[in-house]
Amino acid sequence: MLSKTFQPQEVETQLYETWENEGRFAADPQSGGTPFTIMIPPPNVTGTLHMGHALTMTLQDTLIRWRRMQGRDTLWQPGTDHAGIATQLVVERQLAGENTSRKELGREAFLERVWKWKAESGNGITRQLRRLGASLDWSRERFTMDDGLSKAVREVFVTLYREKLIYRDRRLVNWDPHFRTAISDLEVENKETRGHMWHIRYPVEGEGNLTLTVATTRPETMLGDTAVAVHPDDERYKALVGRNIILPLTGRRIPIVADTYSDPEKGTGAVKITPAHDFNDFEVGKRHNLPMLSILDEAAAVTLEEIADDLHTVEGLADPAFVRSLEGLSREDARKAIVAELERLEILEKIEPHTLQVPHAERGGAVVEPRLTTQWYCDAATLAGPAIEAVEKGDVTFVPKQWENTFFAWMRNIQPWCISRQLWWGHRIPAWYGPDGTVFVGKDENDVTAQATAHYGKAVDLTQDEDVLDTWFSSALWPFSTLGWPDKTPELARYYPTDVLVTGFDIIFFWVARMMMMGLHFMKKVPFRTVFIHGLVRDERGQKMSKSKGNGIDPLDLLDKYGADAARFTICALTGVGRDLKFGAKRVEDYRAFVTKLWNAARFCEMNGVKATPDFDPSKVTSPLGRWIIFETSKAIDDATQALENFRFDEYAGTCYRFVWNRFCDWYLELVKPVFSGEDAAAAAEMRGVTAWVLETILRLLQPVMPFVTDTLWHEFGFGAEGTLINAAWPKPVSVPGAEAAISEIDWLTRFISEIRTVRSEMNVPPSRLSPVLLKDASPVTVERAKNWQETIGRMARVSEIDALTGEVPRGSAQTVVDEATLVLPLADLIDLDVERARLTKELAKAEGEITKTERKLGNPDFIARGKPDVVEETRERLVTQQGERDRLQAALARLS
RNA sequence: GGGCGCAUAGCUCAGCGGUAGAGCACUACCUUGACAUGGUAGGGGUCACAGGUUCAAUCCCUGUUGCGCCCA
Repeated sequence: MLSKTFQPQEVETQLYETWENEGRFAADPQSGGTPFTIMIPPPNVTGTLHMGHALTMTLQDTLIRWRRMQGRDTLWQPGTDHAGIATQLVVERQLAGENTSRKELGREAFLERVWKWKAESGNGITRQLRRLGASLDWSRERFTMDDGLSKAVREVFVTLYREKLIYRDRRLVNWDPHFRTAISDLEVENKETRGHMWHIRYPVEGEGNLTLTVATTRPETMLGDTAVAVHPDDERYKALVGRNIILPLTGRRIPIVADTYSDPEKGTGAVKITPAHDFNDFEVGKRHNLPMLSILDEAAAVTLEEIADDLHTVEGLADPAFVRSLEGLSREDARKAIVAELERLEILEKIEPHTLQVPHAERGGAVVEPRLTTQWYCDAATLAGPAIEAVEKGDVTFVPKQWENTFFAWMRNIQPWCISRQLWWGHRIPAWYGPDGTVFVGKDENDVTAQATAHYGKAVDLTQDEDVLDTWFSSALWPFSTLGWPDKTPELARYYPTDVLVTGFDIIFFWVARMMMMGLHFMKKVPFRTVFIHGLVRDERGQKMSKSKGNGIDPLDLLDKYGADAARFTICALTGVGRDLKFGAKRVEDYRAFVTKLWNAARFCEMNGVKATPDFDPSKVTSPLGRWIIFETSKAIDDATQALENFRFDEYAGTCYRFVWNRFCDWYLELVKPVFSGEDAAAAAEMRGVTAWVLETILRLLQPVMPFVTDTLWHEFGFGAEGTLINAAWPKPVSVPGAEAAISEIDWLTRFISEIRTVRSEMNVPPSRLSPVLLKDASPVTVERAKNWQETIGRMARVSEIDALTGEVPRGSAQTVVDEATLVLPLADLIDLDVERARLTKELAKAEGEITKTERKLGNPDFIARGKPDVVEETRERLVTQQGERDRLQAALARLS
């Protein structure tokens, strides 16, 4: 017997273990099924499950479970990425707690510590994914720092280096002064910040008091100025081009150059150029061969190393002692000191409030400092070409399609990808340097030693590059590195290209685009055919969930409180196309009611002797009720299947919800009750078979989204052993002979019952009071149907008896219209004639309103002439129906007075 | 500044050229033998605004306004 309520916590853990232990998540390369593959977006190994994970993983699991039931050989590839900075940070914090540090430990010992941490606490998220019910093939779990994946990284690096698609370059890079590493431009977040615009007078050399006023938001960078730029067409400054400025503070002589970068409309039209600390200035500097002087070190503190030799004393303008006092100051302190000094020198013309975009590191939030360093770059523009083409040709499709534009816009303007990071945790760059700095790139030390020996003609000492690769570099290889590449494995042949990639739009650039570049370059095939982009999870008010706002929901709390099925179903129900999800615990609570409803419906079935009926054939059913529900079930199967094919998770959930609640529970189970409790054993037996078949189908339909409660019911009813629903076949619609007549009959019945209920409710007839129903002007078919369903109608509409009306309508009756018939409820003592008159008048007015609209339409000759014939015909029929109803309501009203 | 998206019932959202829908919330009634995490019935919308196309526009086009996001 099923318990009174479903207790998720009593079944979830154990059922999940059963699935996993029995290998039900495992792909089977030997099987005959067509593969269906999804690569998990590998979560950070440091991560914990958040709502974003819950969303994306639920959708992926729903797809995988559905395709698995369709007989596909499904591979949902699990794993985590090593999360360079994040992981290093976690372990460094531990070390700080032990009063030691990464530097103190040394590289090797530090890495041992990281691996130890990973082994002990790095699997949090994979445990949490199990709680969610995610049917990942854990036997194939991978980690981006595994030997295999590391081998793939080296292979890719070496190959791209040989193809000149990876190279070293000295240029400006986004530098995180907190973590003291380069980061990619994607990891930089520009934040609008209120700051100031300082206007500083720069004296022109040899022109007495003539000055050029430059405006800057970062006065401290003037230490590194190497030019002042004006627009070549700017009449004000034409004569000054080629002359020099004596730079305040340092007294350095710098040229005035003409460059279109300077905007005559902006500020004074003269702009200071600091090539080593600004991306635009860097370009100007390259065009004019300007020196590039770095004045901030790796911690973004002032360093004078590159300008110390060029400090001059200029009366009232420059004092080397002041500049030297800046050494080691932070950007912020240096700014304060410099502004004060400029003020003292009276060359600060004015300070205006100014809003500007300040680059911040996405992780950690430090203000990013553009810095001139040598880094490894990947030629993304070249790799992007085939990826762009693949989307243009339709080899890869985005769902929803508009994301393709976002993809194109970024890919067509892609910048070189800085792939080196000044960290220890990650894939160490397979490059070694000879004594003279010559670079040797190879898969291992033997490889580069041979290269170096050949190069130098003798054995030399080599030093490996200290840096590691961007974590995304290894993630980009995920779709093939996890399948064994560069080895030619059967898995690689079978599961690549994968089928669907599911992720949020924020990851398109970081990951999707890069997987496409690497996949196409190394596998010559796209890594996936469809990219499904879902929205972001927001809170109930539509705010982005964030730790700082404290408005986040912990998915584990939801799972604890409402069960995985309710949480998963809620996620599906809220996942429309291209829309964010406004998510709150209340929504999950609401949808938990659906789980309960299913549970209770199943309990009812169980109580009425419904159980697995293996030899049941739905196409042999003869009763109208049976045929009708089989037809409705088939429709639900069609709709659910189509919804999933189109990634319409909301429609899939909605179809199941409506079918189970509004068809199966509200009508079918109510209509079948008299059969179960009736005398006709044969009829009851048939309906038990029908009910079992429908329930079984419901469980199959819902398995992908609610795997726990469905399997629990599945084995309880004997449809299969515990844990086997996951492998049951996805249902197929059944064609029902005689369905049309059955549908028409049940449709009539539901309208008949609803009409009586409405009248009774509006006339305030107490439920305890049964009423006879007399049929006026009813066709023989209607009378027969009413007689056939008398017991059901009696039960559901509180009707005592049904008869054709003979003679006059009794005084004090309530009346309503169903098709050709007028239903008369003689309840003389209960009917308030005024209320009934008001009610009928309102109904009549409504009917007349409809008629007016329809008549207006049909009165338009253009509509008759140019409208679609079937629409015109349908409208004509509608008018007839509406007029009939109006006539009958009028007659009913007339009988009252 | 460039691009994208959204605007439909109190709230969250479907719909999409041809009779405006759901869930929640609300109101009334109902502890009837699966279910009060429930049942039955009901109220509630000039589909943001202004033009245009069309026999017909919530739906297509243009513009406006408001909100959100991405890029610079």
